Order: sequence, then structure tokens, then C-alpha cells
Amino acid sequence: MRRSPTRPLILKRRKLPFHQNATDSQPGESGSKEPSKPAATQSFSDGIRIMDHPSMSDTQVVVIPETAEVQSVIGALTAKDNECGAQGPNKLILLSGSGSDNKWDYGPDSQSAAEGAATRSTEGHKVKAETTRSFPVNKDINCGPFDDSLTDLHWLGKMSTCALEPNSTKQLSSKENQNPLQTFQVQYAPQQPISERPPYSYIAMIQFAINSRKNRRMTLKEIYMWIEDNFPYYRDVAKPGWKNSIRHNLSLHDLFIRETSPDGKMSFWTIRPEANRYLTLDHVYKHQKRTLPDKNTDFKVEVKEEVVCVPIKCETPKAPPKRQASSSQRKQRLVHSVNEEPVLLCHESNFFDSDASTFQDNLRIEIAEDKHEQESPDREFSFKSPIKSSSHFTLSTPSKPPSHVASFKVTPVGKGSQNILDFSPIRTPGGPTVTPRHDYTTFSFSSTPFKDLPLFNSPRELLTSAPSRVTGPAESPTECLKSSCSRELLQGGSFSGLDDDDLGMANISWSEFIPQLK
Amino acid sequence: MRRSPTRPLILKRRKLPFHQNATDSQPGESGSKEPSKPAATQSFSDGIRIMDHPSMSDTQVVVIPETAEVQSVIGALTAKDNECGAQGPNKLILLSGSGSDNKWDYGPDSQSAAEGAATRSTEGHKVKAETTRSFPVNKDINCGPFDDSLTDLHWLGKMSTCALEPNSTKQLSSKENQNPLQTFQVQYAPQQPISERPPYSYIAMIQFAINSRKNRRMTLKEIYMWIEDNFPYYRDVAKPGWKNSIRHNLSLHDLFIRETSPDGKMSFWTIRPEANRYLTLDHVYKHQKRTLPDKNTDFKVEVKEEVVCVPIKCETPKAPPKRQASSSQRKQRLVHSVNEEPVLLCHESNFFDSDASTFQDNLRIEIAEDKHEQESPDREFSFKSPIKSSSHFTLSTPSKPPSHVASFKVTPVGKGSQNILDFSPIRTPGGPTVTPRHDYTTFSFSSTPFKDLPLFNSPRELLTSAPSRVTGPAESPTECLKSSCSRELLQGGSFSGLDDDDLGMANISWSEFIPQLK
DNA sequence: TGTTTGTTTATAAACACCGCA
DNA sequence: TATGCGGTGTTTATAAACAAA
Ligand SMILES: [Mg+2]
Ligand SMILES: [Mg+2]
Repeated sequence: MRRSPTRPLILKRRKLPFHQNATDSQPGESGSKEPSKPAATQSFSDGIRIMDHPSMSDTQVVVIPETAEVQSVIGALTAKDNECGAQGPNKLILLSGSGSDNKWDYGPDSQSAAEGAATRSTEGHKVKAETTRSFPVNKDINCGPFDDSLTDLHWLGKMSTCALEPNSTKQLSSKENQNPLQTFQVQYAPQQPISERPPYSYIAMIQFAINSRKNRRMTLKEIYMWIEDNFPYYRDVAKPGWKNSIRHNLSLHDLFIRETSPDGKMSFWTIRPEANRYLTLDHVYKHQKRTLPDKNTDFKVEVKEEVVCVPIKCETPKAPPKRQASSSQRKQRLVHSVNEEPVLLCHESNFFDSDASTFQDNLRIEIAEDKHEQESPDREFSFKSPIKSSSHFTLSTPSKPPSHVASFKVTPVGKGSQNILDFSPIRTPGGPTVTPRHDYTTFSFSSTPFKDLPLFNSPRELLTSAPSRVTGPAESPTECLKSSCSRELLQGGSFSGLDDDDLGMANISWSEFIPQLK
Repeated sequence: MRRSPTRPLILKRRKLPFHQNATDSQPGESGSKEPSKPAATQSFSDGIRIMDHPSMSDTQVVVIPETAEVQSVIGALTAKDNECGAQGPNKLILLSGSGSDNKWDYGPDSQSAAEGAATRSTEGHKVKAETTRSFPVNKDINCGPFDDSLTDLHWLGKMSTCALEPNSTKQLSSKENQNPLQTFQVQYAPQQPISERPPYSYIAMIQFAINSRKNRRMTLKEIYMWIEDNFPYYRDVAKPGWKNSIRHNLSLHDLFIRETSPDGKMSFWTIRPEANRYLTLDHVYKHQKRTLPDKNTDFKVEVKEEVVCVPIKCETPKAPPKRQASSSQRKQRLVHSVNEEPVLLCHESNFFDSDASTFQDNLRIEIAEDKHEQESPDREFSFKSPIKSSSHFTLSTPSKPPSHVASFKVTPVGKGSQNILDFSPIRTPGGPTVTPRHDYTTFSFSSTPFKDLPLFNSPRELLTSAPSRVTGPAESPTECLKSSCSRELLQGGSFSGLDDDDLGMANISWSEFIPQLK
């Protein structure tokens, strides 16, 4: 009972515990309580699969890989039709996605294009069959060294859905089931494999969504819509309970803060600024592009690709593999602790240090998508935050943070891997466990060293070294520094200018703050 | 999208979403993934029920109400035996519980006795059939005005279990399935209806467990054991997944903090001191005794008995029922907010203001149970915390807090009900959203007024009034005070001496701090 | 009355680390 | 010594209860 596992290192959403790929489960949802039927998924030749639509009882989804022959499609449909007979499902939705092994890697700017082209008809959930999206298909910028075959992507081929007998669209509105597309006539087959669940956690997607806005502020409905736009899986395939999960995550995690408009009429969700790592989908794509130079890497590697990005692996490479029997296990929130795993901010700076062109692109895209933001109020609330020394903050972490962080044993995370995107909320200073005056001298509280005060430089297991100052054998080299280092210093100082409200730095996304990238 | 529901006000654990009374579900657990069979529960005469044991495939649990005749028991068993034949379950566990309507109310000290008599054999999980518990049946103290028929409780009648053919105790050890009682020969039928799930949330039970210790510190295993001892349901009936839930709650909620022994060999779970309301099972029982003078109250009322105990209902009784269109919905953590819903601390002081005898009892009991604590180290770690001004803290809230908290609209919680035990973690100062220098002038952050700085006096919806200072219509009477009121003042001040480590105040539990109760 | 939004609890599971057999 | 397993700890997913607007 020690040690605490380092964060499971999730780049991809961890394997789903239950509805593996949402191919199981039935409609009903929150209304009916049947124990979820064993999932009706059939496989046909060429990888074609036919599965029940999760929220429409009379509908089935036909997943057609890129590589499938039309013959196979027809064959599968015919077989299905023969099998079901007249009482078969009334509607079929044909989906075509990329048939590559790793369905969630992207060529350059694939998502950027989609993001910029998020021309959702603004009448809210009234999106109907006539919803057509204009894709500025390739943004003609081939930044980065790895413009492989994905550059000219398959996702430009749409494939409209053929709906067989589009009648009897019925019930299925029990609770969480206000799925916008009622008729489901036309589907657009996006770049992403629509039938595959995106590999991002809800937390990650919410961050993507909110950070896609200049003011980093979204209503719940807008978050829904952003996710549906960027991951059609959730609009077309997922059970409606995913919205419940979104709300759950918003409420549960302190990373997300609900703001209320001055008149108290609207609620907006924001990201706790000091915890915001400004992740966007672009970042992920760029990251993938960087870490996946060739597409022929082992599948296992692709799924588990890890980037820990502890900025400085300060432990000497000869660090003993046997952890020195110290208390740790991460989390274990400190009483006097101040910062905890600011990993990703550093990570970000590592993240973008190699190809600068992406930043240009990134910036351009975010500006481009401005004109598509319509729902959430922005300037009408006079967001004129002073932007006090804001740039100082992010600029303080160049690609290489100060070296005085040494002497802390960074517990070897995973297998020494180096590539993971950590979307999980970071615990920032002033956490809930800041207990001022308790006497914990007898238990080692994992010694939060404050040497690297400007933050964003601390290694992963900052909190978990065993000082054993009081009674322990005190063999730990990482001496406990849990003096009363002032929270004020940390909060008042380094975090000063994070107000990201206004146009000042709202849509810059790092490129302006890392000078060597320009 | 406004307003945020006030905390659902859970005294009882909210109605279970899934395994309603754990009478469903099968063994297997984390190993097997079958969608949980429809639960094999049969009812017989006199309310006798026979259900499958949740974690032992060849065992069934026979629930025998107080009122059942022996004839009926024999009849039910005979019928069951005939039904199943030779291939029936090998083992039956007979459980006898109180058959009253509300199975979870207690007479005076019923739990206290059980608590004091928690003489679990200390060999850990090796508890076997010979485990017998000595119940100092009645503690001969009839404190409080409501010593009704429950005083001489049924739970003194034990009823040993008859095990039919105790052979073939097999598999069922998949993962979370290290259920201690392997043979299950002898069960003690405790005061609680063993077959009924306790109405307390995991969070509440963990608090009960940890607070039952003088040093308020327990290992995971001890928490397990405490719960099993005090709520045999979890040992005998519940699926083994409940331990997963315990761990989940410990990790998830910041209320619970994991400490590590100096040698890094042990982990102890504590309650974040500034959030600890020192709830024990005794408190609940006393509370029930107070709020349920007669047992004939409507069942609905019993289940929903609510005690909000916002110390001062400072809103003038003429407060308009229509909330003034302000932002609120609770939670909505403040950026500059300091305290949030310290409800229960006041609540406690309300809680005990009427019958002083319980405190004497309470104290006595906790001392009595000292000799039964054996596992978690206490003094060997030299817990000599200075106890600096500790009593000041809890004493600072007499039954009536200072009255300067007026002018905040306490949103009417529920139906103006007044009796609920809120076990949920309270958010204390220095929460995770303490963002120092961001400019949120355009959104109303629900205006945390700091007038009542000694804390424990803030009304429920402190955070949610709409100041609308900047752009809004500014009709809200609660003016925003979100100036940079120093966190230090709050934390350094009122919360000063909460170190509850040592014998000093560890096992006092309130009676010493409320002078008018002596 | 029914829907949307928000909060909280319960449950299952994935996954990591550790001690130990 | 290697290795697997069980206990512990962290995190995500999902469903649901319930409250408020
Ligand atoms: Mg939140
Ligand atoms: Mg915790």
C-alpha cells in the first residue's frame, strides 16, 4: 500500500469498461432498464459491419471501411435484408470511414480544416437533413516533415447516406434522448471514422471545445454542439447518455468552472485558468503527426503511444530502478502542498518546440474560426480584462525550463516512454487541501519542493518523495522542503496574468509565447 | 440554465440507481461480465425472503423478519428445499433483523453498544466461523426523552445460522472477491437488519469509520472492517464491488487524504481536517432519536427527514419566494470564493443543543472503544500535535452564531425542511478554484460575502447571488464583495487549531466544546 | 407538465504500483 | 531472480437520483 501508481498515462481514452465501441446497448436509455442486450453487430466481407443504432430502434448502422468494395457493400446489405426480411429495421445508415489501422491519426490540418469549417447551422438543434458542411478540404499548408499519404485524405469523399424507407421515426425520446437528427436522412462522412468512438476522454473533449473559443467560454449546449461537430460519432452513433456524461464531468471536475452572466440568465462553462493547458484538437493532431512519422509502426505502439513530457528528467540516468521505499502514489494531496503535476504545461512547451510552422497554422486557424462562433456571448459582456502581464506567464517556460529542479527523483513513469498527452485536470496551487496549521510532522507528506517556484517545471512525482524527516530512516535524498512556502507567492506571482478573456491572447495558443519557435 | 439545485440534501443514501437492495446480481463480479441475472429473490409467508448470496454461488440468504414465526421459517426452508432438490444451494444463511417499517432507526445507544463491542478478532481477514461477538447489550443509560420501545432492542436476540451441508465452498475469488467469511457457518444477527442496505452513502460511512478512531486515521483495510462490523450487510450481503467503491470514494473526494507513515510502509486515510465534521454513527442515531419522537411518522417523512441547519436563517422571513433571478446553482465554485457550505458544522452545534446527556454518553462510548482499536498505529508515531487553540475552533460556533450574517438570501432549501444530515464533503477555503488575479468582472461570480468571516455561518447559496456590478441591471440586493479578501485571514484565522491528532481532543466529539451542554 | 441544466452518488472497470509468494 | 497475483490507489465511464429553472 504505497507508492500510488503514476497517472495511468492516458493518451487515448482508456479502454472502455463497458460499451466498448458503443456497438452494444439498446435505445430506451434512461427510461428502460433492460440489462443491455448482447449487442447486435454482424461482420461481413471487407470489414463491413452492421450494428444496431444505439438510440433508434428501427435503425441500423452499416460501417463500410475505406477499402471495402462496392460489391461487398451490396452483398452485405443484401444478406442483411434477406436475413431480416420484411420486419427488419426500417432504416439503414451507411457510414464510411478511414479503414486504416489506427483510425484516429490525422494528416496535417485535417482537423484544423474541419474546425475552421464548423458551419453548423445556428438554429441550435434544428439541424436537419439538409445540413451540409463545406469543407475547405485541404488547407494547402504542408507544415512539418511528415506529410505522408494522409495529406490528401480520404475524408474528402463524403458519401451520403441512403435511407431505406424513412418512415416510422418514433419514440426514443426518453430523457436524454433529444437527439437532434430526427430523420437522419443525410449523413456526412467526415474525416474521422464516424463509427469509431474518438479516443479522447470527455475531459479532453470538453477542453478542446472550450479552448476552441476565443474567450474560452461555452454554454453546455455549445459544448454539445462542438463535440457533435468535431466528433460525429456522438451525434450519430453514441447513446444519448453521453450528454449526461458531459454534464457529469463538467460538474465533477474542478477543472471546469461555471460562470454566470451578470443578469443571471446564462451559464457558461470555463476552464479553471490556472489549470488550463489550452489544449485544442490541433495540438493533438500536431502531436500525432510528430510522434507518428510513419504509419507502419506497430499497432500496439500507436495505441499506447506515450509522451510523459516531464520537462526535465532531472534524475540522473543511473537512478536506481528500485524506488527508495518512500511514500508516494501520486494524488495524495499535500496539506502544505502547492502545486501538483503541472506536467502538461511544460509538456506543451516540449510539444511544439520542433516544428514552428504548425503554430502559424494554428494561429491562423483559430482566427479563421472566429467568424463561426456565434452562440456564446463574447464582447457583449465587455470582456476587457486588463491582461496584466499575461504573456509573462506562458513565456516563462521556454522549451527548457530552469535546471534547478534537479535532485528530485522523478519516478520512472511507465516504461520510460516520452509521448503522452495528459488531458486530465491538473491540480494547481491553492488546492482543496491547503490546510494551514495542522501538525503533520509525524507523517511524511511527500515533501513538495518549492524550488521551482514559477511552476510548470515540477516533475511528475513531486509530491511523493519520502523525506522521512521525523522518524523514518531518512535515506531519501530528496529532502523535504515543506516549509511554509507562501501560497501567496505562488499564486500572486507566477499565475498572475492568466486572464485569457480578451482578444489579447485568447486565440494565440502558444505560438506567440515561445520565441524560439518564431 | 441557472440556479443549480441545492444539494439534494441526502440524509439517507439516495435511492440506489441500480442494485436496489443488492438482491439482484450474481457472483462473478469483476471477473465475469454477464449482464446480471434478474435476481433470485423469493418471498414466503411472514415476510421471509430467500435470495441468492451475492458472492457465493452455492449459498442463499434467508431473511427472517422479527415477526416471523418459527413455523414460517421452517415452512419456507422446506419449500425451498423441495423446490431445489438435491442440486439446490449447498448452504443457507439465516438472517434475522428488525421487521419494523423503518429498519434503520435505532433506539438509544444501540449503535453505541455495538460500536463499543466491536471485538473483531484481530487476525485480519481470518475471521472464521468461531467469531463470536460480545454485546454489552444495553448500556443502561437512557438518555434523552425518547426512550421508547426501542430501548430494549430486538437485536440482543442473536440467532445462529444453520448451515446445511457446509461443503463445496469454491471459486468466487475473482478480483474483488476476497470475502472474509469463507465458511459462513455462524452469523450474528445484529441490531441492524442485516439484509437491508444501510441508508448511508459511502462517504458517510467512511467518515463514520475514520472518525471512530481517536487519531481519526485508518488504513483501507480497517475501513473495510469497520464498515463490515457496523453494517454487516456489507460483509454478508453486498457484492464485493463495494470495496471498489470505498477505494473510489477515498481517492476521488478531496475530503479524504491519504497519509503515509514515515517509513513509507503504510498508508492511512484521514479526513481533511478543516472539512471534518466529526460525524460518527452516534450522531446519526442521536439525531434520529431527536427528530423521530414517534415511530409512527409517515414513512415518507422518515426517509426524507431533513435538517439543513443553516445556522442562521438570516433572511428575513418575508424573503420573497421567488429567487431574485440571480446566478446560482450551488457548487459553481468561486474564483475568489473562500468558504462554501460549511453547513454541517453549525449543524452539529444545532444538533446537540437540546439533550446534553447524549454527550456524556458519547464521550463515554468513544473512550470505551479505545481498547478495541488495535490495528492503526496511534502513539507509536509520536502524534504529539500541539493542539494550538484547537478548542477555540469548534467552540466558536455556539448554538447561535453571530447575527451579522444578515442580508444574504438563503435560498430556501427543499421545502423549508430543517432536518438533514449532510454527509457530503464540504468545500472549505482554499478550494481548487482560488484563482488570484484573473479578471472576471464581466461575469458575476456569485459574490461571496465575507462578512461572516469566522465561517460556519454562511448561508447555503452564498456563492450564487448575482451582484451584476458591472453590466447587469444590478437589482440584486446582495452586493458583490469579491474584493481580494485574503485567504490567509480565513485560513489562518478561524480554521487554526483543527489538529485533532492527539489524545487532547481526539475522542471528545463535541461535548467538551459546547459549554452550555455540560 | 416536461425538458434542460446542474450536482451528486453508485457502480464497474482500466490501469498502475507494490509487496509477496 | 523472475514472475504472476492480490491489495491498494487513481482515474474514467456510465447510469441514475434528484433538484432547480
Ligand atoms: Mg466543475
Ligand atoms: Mg481523496
